[in-house]
Amino acid sequence: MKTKTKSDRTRDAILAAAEQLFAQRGYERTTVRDVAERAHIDPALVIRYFGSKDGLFAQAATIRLELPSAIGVDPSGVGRALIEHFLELWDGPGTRGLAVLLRSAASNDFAAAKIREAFLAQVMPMIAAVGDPATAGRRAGLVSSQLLGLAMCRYVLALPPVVALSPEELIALVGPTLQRYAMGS
Amino acid sequence: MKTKTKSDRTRDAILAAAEQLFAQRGYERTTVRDVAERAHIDPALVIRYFGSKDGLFAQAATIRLELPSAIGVDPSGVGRALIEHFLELWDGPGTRGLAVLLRSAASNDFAAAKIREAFLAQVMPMIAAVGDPATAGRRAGLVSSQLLGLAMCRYVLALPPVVALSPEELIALVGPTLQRYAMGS
DNA sequence: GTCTATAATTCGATAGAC
DNA sequence: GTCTATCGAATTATAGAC
Repeated sequence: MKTKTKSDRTRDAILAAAEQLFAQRGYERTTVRDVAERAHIDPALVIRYFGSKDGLFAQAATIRLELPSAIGVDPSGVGRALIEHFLELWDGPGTRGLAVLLRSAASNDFAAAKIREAFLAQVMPMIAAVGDPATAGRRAGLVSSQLLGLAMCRYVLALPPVVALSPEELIALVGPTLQRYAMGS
Repeated sequence: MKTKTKSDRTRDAILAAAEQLFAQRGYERTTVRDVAERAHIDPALVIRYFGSKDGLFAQAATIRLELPSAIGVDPSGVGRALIEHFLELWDGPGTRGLAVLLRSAASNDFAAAKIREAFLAQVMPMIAAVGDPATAGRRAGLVSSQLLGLAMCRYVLALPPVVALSPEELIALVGPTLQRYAMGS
């Protein structure tokens, strides 16, 4: 069944507008009225469909890192695979989930918890597969620090020299760092 | 002259309270009323002394990276020097300026600009001193991405495995990364 | 210098007509 | 299913008494 009711379309429009605004301004500076205006509907509908602003944020802030399967990863290429995957996820169109969270994590406990959960739950298994599982936590933490720092500088702060780097340059520069972190020095 | 007028003491109390709250909750979630309450004075005084909430933030968000002089830096130890300096600045008491900015940068243009300015103006010269000045921009950008990512994970998100790392471990693990970035691969 | 009182907005959320 | 109208709370900022 591909029948989309009018209700579904309205709901999708609200969600799309919310993702854009949350990713652009963060949680606090995005108002229900802003979302409604961008979705070309009434503010009351936002509450009707999602219950509250928090409920809307919870739906918009789903994060899918979509890490490649940990099974059969080539240990010697894990660093390159990580940076390539994240650049595709970020520079490419589509998922804005991580931007939504990163913009709000500093002042929203829910967003911060989501990031913690996403990285520890999704990066950890992959890291554990290429080394001693006992040290996977610290290795995943270091990988996360470099990836999140890159995301902050490139997409949130827009640090000019970091924005200027091409994907190929980033793979060559940051890949070895992630490789070292992932393998444990 | 060390004479502190009552006005000076009130102003200092407001500023201290503001630094704590901005560093803890970020710009949006800190209200003038909260600051006044913590400083044990009236909300109107905050406006009287700093003109506006924005004016107060501008004063509280001064960032002093206090990087060691670029003159005479040992190129082989620049990575270690960088991470040691930042850990001291963060883990130690005192300056909370970077936390203030990091908490607000994602949703406050002023804070984001301050971080860009601070890192490019203060990290760049030091990096330029240990390599080709023509590539100092990209090298400083990479250094900033790792340092800011570490700060985000350790102090803002409180990612458990990153918080658990001791200063000595961080120096051993992140130092080589900064060294490689600083020297240009 | 400090506070009381309040203006002027803006926000999230609700009730109910259509 | 959508909108009009509005409530109640919270915010920044100001005016003026003490």
